Amino acid sequence: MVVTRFAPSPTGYLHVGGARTALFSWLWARHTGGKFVLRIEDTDLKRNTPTAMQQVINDLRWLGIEWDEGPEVSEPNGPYLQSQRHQQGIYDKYVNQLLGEGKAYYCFDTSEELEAMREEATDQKQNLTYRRPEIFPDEKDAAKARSEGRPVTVRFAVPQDEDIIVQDIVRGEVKFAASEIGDFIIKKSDGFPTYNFACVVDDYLMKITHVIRGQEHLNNTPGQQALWQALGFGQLPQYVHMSVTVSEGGGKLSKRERPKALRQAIKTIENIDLEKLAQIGNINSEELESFIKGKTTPDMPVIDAMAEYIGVELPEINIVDFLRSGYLPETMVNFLAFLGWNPGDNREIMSIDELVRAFDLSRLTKSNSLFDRQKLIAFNTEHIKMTPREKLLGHLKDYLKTINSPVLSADDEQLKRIIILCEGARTLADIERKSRFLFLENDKIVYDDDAIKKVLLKGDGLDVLKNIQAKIEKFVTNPACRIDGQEKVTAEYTEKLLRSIAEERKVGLGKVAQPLRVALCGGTISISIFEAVEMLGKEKTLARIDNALNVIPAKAGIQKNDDVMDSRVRGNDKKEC
RNA sequence: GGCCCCAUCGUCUAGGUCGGCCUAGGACACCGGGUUUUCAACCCGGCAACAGGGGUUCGAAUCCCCUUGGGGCUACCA
Repeated sequence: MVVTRFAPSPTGYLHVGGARTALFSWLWARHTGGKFVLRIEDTDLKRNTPTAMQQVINDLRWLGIEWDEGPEVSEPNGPYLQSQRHQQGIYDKYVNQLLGEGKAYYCFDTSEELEAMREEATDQKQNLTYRRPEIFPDEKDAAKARSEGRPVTVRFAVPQDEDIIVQDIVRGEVKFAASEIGDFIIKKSDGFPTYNFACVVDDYLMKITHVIRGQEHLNNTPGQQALWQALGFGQLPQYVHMSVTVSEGGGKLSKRERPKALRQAIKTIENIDLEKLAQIGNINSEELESFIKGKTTPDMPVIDAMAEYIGVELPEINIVDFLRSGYLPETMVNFLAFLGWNPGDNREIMSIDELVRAFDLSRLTKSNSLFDRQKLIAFNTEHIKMTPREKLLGHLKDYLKTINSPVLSADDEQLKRIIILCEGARTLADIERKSRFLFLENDKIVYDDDAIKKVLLKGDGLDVLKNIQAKIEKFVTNPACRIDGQEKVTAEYTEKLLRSIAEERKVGLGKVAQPLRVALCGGTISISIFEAVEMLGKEKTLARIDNALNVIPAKAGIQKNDDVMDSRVRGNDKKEC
């Protein structure tokens, strides 16, 4: 049976690269009817944060990647946290085995000494391959070193008799000269195993059949393979080294891109209030300065807070970033799957079930792929289109909650109506943006300067608005002015009204609809303006028109010419009714 | 620097294992045009690639070598 695993180091949120690794492993397990294991590689005390594991777990679940074995699920070969496994002595057992068999040895070098060796090797245009001692130090030597306060580590003596050939499913045979692979540390001076060791032991104990990971691990593989054999673990797992995902700027897509983008943004802003910025990020000014100089990087929440404050959009890298930007989990899964894989026919937009059915390791791509955000948006547009309305409603509610939108006050019926009106939306953020004005208080409407200039001030937008206002007021007070005897200002009525005004004025509907749109929502982008009037109701509609009429010309310093306008509008009223 | 991986339209890729079916297919982006109350969406049309050089062969995108370019790794990180 196929057993795959995802083994993240919990250093922060799940990012795109990690999610793709997890997805490919998961898809292969599901495709073959095998098992998918989640293992947490928290052997580096300095880097792991206590909340990170939960974040990774949440993000995997949002994507719909469920594990058969691992934290919070089922632990037949547990525990699944390497820190806990270490405490149980699992790794030491194997380290001692190697030590006893003379396949590993103690080392007492300080990091300064190591650094010096490395420099020497570089001078000779070589990589550091640790010089193995003729006679391995024994327990007594180790005890002595410890008492002297020297660091004690254990290195694996990599067999030097023959080259190591890695059989890789995507790359075929990859040959490494044994002499290139130096003896590497398997047990750190703090007693913890290194990644290269813990990974081998756990893959064996957890019966992993397919090690699917990024190409950045290819160079670790010969060492791990040698270790596997030295430990007598038998049949090697299948290795699958996926191509790397690169970002638009070139280079591996990295979570460092967000702080980098923020740093650049801060530098471009003139007269920026650094004190205030530090305060927003809840860090001191030295920390901020150090960050701007590129020396240090604060935590993600600090980055996010500062970015929001200066109003800069950071590139999405973490899976939660995509949730916040209004992408569907199905979109992410589909898109991530196509980063280094394709089904071989011309299909691109695929459901998760279709992906599971079609996925095959033999179709992994060798070359690196670029994370193309434009294509992601196109995928999202398609997925929004094909997602059943009920399900989309659920996704929309999740989204509204995560961004804490005013649209949260809408009921399901209203949300469904909005979804229908937003057909063709590219993201859930589009839907929110086009409808949030419906749920804001009248005085919370923010008028967009460009929209005001272009739509209301440039032509006779204000005049049109007065025209509309007068009609709706008549409608409210005089039943005779209603079209087809309707009592409510419905979408149908509004449409008829606006069309009649456009016809009268001999202009396109746009010249009439746009001024009203700006008055009601503050900008030029919204759901259908006819529907907006109905959903808003006549009081709010009239109040907002009134507000626009009063506030905007004053704000723009424009002289109002009420008398002329009013008489003209009133004079025409009867006829128009 | 050393080691390793990769190389088809701007981007993701199909084709490469079985060399002729490829005057290289699809998608995104882009450029025209249409539809339209805004933004989208939608419809029609278009542009666009086998990195370069050597081989092997009747024949190469496909096999081999070199060059160039891109990427990864080079830790008591994972």
